Amino acid sequence: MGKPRVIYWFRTDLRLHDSPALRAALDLDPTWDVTHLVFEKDTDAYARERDRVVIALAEKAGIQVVSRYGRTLWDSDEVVAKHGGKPTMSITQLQAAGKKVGEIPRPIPAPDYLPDPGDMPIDFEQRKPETEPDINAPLRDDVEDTYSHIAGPQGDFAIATLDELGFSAAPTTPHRGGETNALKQLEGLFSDEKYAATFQKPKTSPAAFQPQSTTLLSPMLHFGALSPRLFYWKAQDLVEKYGKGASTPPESLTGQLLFRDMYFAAYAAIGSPFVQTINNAYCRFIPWHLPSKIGETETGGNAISGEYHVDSPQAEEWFVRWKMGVTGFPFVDAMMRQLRIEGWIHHLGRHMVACFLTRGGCYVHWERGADVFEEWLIDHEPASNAGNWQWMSCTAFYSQYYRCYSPIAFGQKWDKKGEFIRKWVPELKNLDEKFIYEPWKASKAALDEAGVIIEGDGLHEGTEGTYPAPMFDFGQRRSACIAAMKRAYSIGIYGNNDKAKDGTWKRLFEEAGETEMEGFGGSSSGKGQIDQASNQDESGKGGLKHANQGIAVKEGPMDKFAKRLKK
DNA sequence: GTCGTAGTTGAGGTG
DNA sequence: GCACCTCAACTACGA
Repeated sequence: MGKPRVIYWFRTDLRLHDSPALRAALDLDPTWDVTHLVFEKDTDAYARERDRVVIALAEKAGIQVVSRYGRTLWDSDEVVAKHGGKPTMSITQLQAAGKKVGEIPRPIPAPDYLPDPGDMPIDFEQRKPETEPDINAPLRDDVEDTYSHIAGPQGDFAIATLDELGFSAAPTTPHRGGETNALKQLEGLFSDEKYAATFQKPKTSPAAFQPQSTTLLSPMLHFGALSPRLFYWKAQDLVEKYGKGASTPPESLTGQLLFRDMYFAAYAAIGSPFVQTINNAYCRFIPWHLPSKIGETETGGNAISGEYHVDSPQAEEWFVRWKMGVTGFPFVDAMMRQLRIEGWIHHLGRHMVACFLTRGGCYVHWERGADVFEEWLIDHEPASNAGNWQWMSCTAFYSQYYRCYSPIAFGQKWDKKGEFIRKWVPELKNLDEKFIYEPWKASKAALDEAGVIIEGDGLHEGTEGTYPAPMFDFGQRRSACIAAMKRAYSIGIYGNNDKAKDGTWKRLFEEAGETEMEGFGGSSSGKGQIDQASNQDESGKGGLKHANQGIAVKEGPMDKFAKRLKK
């Protein structure tokens, strides 16, 4: 047997199984004489399908595939196997299953050198991969030409730059990636032993900035700049050294990593339905507004399509105002603006805005919120995103829907003076702290003194200093939502129930006196969501891919603010 | 089947 | 400022 020739496949692109380099490795194009293909295991639904294709190609070419997990503490498939093949739906379940898998391996040191791969000609004829469909096309400013050559545009196998990918640089976020930064951040975190050893997530402030109250390491974990096991063992070794007074899971630093593994294992067990309600046996069916349009998958199942039904123009307006940070509730707006500008907000801030959009305010489908987070979060992880949205909307993982975040009281608990609001909602920066969370309660004199005019919906150009009135009475919406959740819980159907899929759920909710369904047209014909799609498309009220395409959004205070930041 | 208890992160009040 | 209680009441799990 000759010298092994190993290709390490670093998967950074959705179409990589069609890339020239991988084709060369798999002997589909001549020829690198590869003997092994090594890559990191990925349990996300899309990745499994992609890897199945690649593994089949490799086997056909007589190439040995080595695939190892690396993005979680334990191999998620092993966790699922030890949990009876079921998804881990609580942290105690994850801990119990993890214990059965065995101790979390310590990270091994980086290699000192990589063996010389030998001769790898790159002058063979290359087949350029398909570029369609290009889901990033709407976000590009320029053409994407990274496939011009097997060795990349510069001929050096370097990772493509944003410019080469056709994107302009992201000027608004202060957060920077890369392993060097990740390790520096990690070192900084553990240099404050008391902070790291006694960390309790629920006691960290969502309103803190400069610096934030949590570690900011989630994007590093997502992009692979930081090993979760390196993080885990740094934290665990410190906790053991620190002794009495150290925090414990689930609130501690290691607890945060365990939650991450819990969501990964749940996704690994449930598969593609995990990121949606339909077909998801573990996700409650709740008749939220703005439900996803459902399409047929190649395998005959139902999958969300990325588009949604506008069952209620009112809910659509609430959703757009939530997304754009102009709800009229300053703490919600501050959070959503920070998210949009910086791509990161504190975990508890995510809770608050998620509760507000779903079960604690707008009664809009959690999948809409998950779409926005997917678009804007720099640490977006499909498993964690879907899992946390299900948690916060009380459709899975969590069920205490009567515990509802107040957009006023919750922020005040952390930031009495409203410094966080003053930073992100500068229209209100001079408002007295008595009114900073509820500007609509301020007297005319107080508003005048602060230069604030309460006016408009925030989506359209207004006079300088305008800030919208709250888009609804929070107390009323809170009560209506809790009552609706109570009805949905008593009906108790899940995403895999036939009634959820064929639309006959509607009769059940009508009989229970559901009042959050006004937007569904008042028909009692039992038409399903899929049928409604065509009906609504004909009436011109079809779903929208992006919320801000629905209502003409002129330059508002948010955009002016973003521009100011760029200067 | 029944009961007790646990579950990362609510709000508002009291001591 | 913080620890604790009550409000009203969810699911899941194990004894």
